[in-house]
Amino acid sequence: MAALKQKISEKTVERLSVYRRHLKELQKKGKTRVYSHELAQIVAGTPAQVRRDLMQVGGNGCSSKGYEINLLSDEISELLDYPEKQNVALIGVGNLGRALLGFFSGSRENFDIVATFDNDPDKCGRIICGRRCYNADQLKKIVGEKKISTAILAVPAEAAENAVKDLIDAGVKAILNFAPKHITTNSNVFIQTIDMTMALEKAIYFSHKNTYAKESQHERNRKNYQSTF
Amino acid sequence: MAALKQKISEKTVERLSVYRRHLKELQKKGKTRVYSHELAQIVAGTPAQVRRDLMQVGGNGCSSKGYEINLLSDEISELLDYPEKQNVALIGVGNLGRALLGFFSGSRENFDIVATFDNDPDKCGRIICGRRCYNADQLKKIVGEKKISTAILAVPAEAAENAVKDLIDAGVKAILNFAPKHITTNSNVFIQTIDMTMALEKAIYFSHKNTYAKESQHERNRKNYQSTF
DNA sequence: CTCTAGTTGTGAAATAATGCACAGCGTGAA
DNA sequence: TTCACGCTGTGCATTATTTCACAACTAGAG
Ligand SMILES: NC(=O)c1ccc[n+]([C@@H]2O[C@H](COP(=O)([O-])OP(=O)(O)OC[C@H]3O[C@@H](n4cnc5c(N)ncnc54)[C@H](O)[C@@H]3O)[C@@H](O)[C@H]2O)c1
Ligand SMILES: NC(=O)c1ccc[n+]([C@@H]2O[C@H](COP(=O)([O-])OP(=O)(O)OC[C@H]3O[C@@H](n4cnc5c(N)ncnc54)[C@H](O)[C@@H]3O)[C@@H](O)[C@H]2O)c1
Repeated sequence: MAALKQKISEKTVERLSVYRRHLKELQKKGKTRVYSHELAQIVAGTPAQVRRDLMQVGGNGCSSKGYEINLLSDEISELLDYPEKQNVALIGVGNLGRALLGFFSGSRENFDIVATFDNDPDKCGRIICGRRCYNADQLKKIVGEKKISTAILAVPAEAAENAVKDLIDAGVKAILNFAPKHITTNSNVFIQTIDMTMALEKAIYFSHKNTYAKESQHERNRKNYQSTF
Repeated sequence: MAALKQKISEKTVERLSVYRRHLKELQKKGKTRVYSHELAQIVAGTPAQVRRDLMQVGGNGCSSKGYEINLLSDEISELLDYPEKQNVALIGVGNLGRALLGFFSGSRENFDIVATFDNDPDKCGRIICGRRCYNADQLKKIVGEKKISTAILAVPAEAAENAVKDLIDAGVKAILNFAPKHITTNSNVFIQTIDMTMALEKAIYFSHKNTYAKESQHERNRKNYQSTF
């Protein structure tokens, strides 16, 4: 068995999340075992990379039979999740916020959006997608009461910086930021920015320059252009 | 002057997009010059990295005065953009699709969402956010007619794979995929997946393990945890 | 039982990305 | 004019990440 408490790289965490989602789909289909090369296709990686990732969660592939799906899924969950379901807040219940709320409100096993916040008086106090919308000035109070560890930030770019300050001040430990603004902090709160404008500009850029196809001599036929993010 | 037609790395393209957006904000504020260390803060990188990125666009910094904002912004645009505004399609006008449509419909200089597609009869034929919604079976026709190079994919995960096939078949050259499904192709169409579930799970993971703070001996005080994506 | 085919786990090599550190230059002060 | 300062451009070191390649193992066929 591999070393248990190694530091797991960000990239690996990303892929583990993707593996797990796919494993659950395979479970539904009734499959019980899976090979590294099958998982590799999903993240457009190599079998070796998959095996490396899976080693970090306790590597128990079986030669010739591959990995047992149920076990593997559970092991990934043990690593990624926490014993208690995590409470998440949504800040900014605008167009994107509402879409996210609907999306993440599906039955998730490991987290739950338990509160939303906005500073628009029309929204505060209402119940949106089954979640109470609080006024933004209640942030610290509610985050403390509900033990919220993570926040999804979907406020306008101008408001983002202050919102982050408030969130950190309120005790949140990670922020998933959708505002097109890359925010810095010197606390050790984890900030993950999803910059869709950047992503689209990048896609447009590579739509032409498919010189991007560096596809060197060794004809890697399984890896097709794609990136996880 | 640096070599012009080098292959520019994906990461660099991402950062260039972010730099440019920030440069435009600075322009509005009336600033005319900027230093690498100022830009570095924005992407939570180092000044050296910024300079390296900027060299690829023709490196025009002036000792002691930094970079001229107008010039730099134009140079990045010349590199990232194309002479003609690019036409983009949106596939799937659901909750997320509509939010994206509103968001990207703002006056963008370098691209424009010119058509949307859905297979829900209630939506087809209507005008949504000022854009005509076509039936999905019109895809190939419209993509050809309107010279659409890039597509934003916001259909349910089950439909994503086929939609990608159709898009590639229709001649699209890049896809920004929001379905939580990592899609593979052996064409050299660029597929960029934005996997929000993964991003949130990752954020939740690092909300606790702030052992993530590997912050080794050399006390990097300016770099704060953050990632571009 | 033996052999073959196919898979895992992993050291080591290769590649990619980042950061350091300094030469060289422009600017402003004296 | 001269000098000190601070910034750029960049070779090189460092670190992170991916890939190769192979020994060890398992199952199944004969
Ligand atoms: N809509 C999209 O598809 C999309 C895509 C990419 C990025 N974004 C970004 O996501 C963010 C939200 O986008 P949107 O389209 O939902 O905008 P929106 O204007 O529809 O919603 C913003 C919401 O935030 C609320 N708000 C403003 N300041 C606040 C504060 N200080 N505290 C709490 N709430 C506050 C507003 O009342 C509003 O309800 C923006 O930063 C936008 O740039 C949106
Ligand atoms: N809503 C979110 O915030 C969110 C967040 C992350 C990811 N996603 C993903 O984005 C996608 C869209 O999410 P949503 O919330 O907008 O879902 P939605 O159900 O509201 O919208 C999906 C739309 O796609 C249309 N559609 C279905 N099949 C189609 C096809 N073959 N061709 C064209 N159109 C088709 C449907 O008619 C519907 O209008 C999903 O894959 C979802 O997992 C959504």
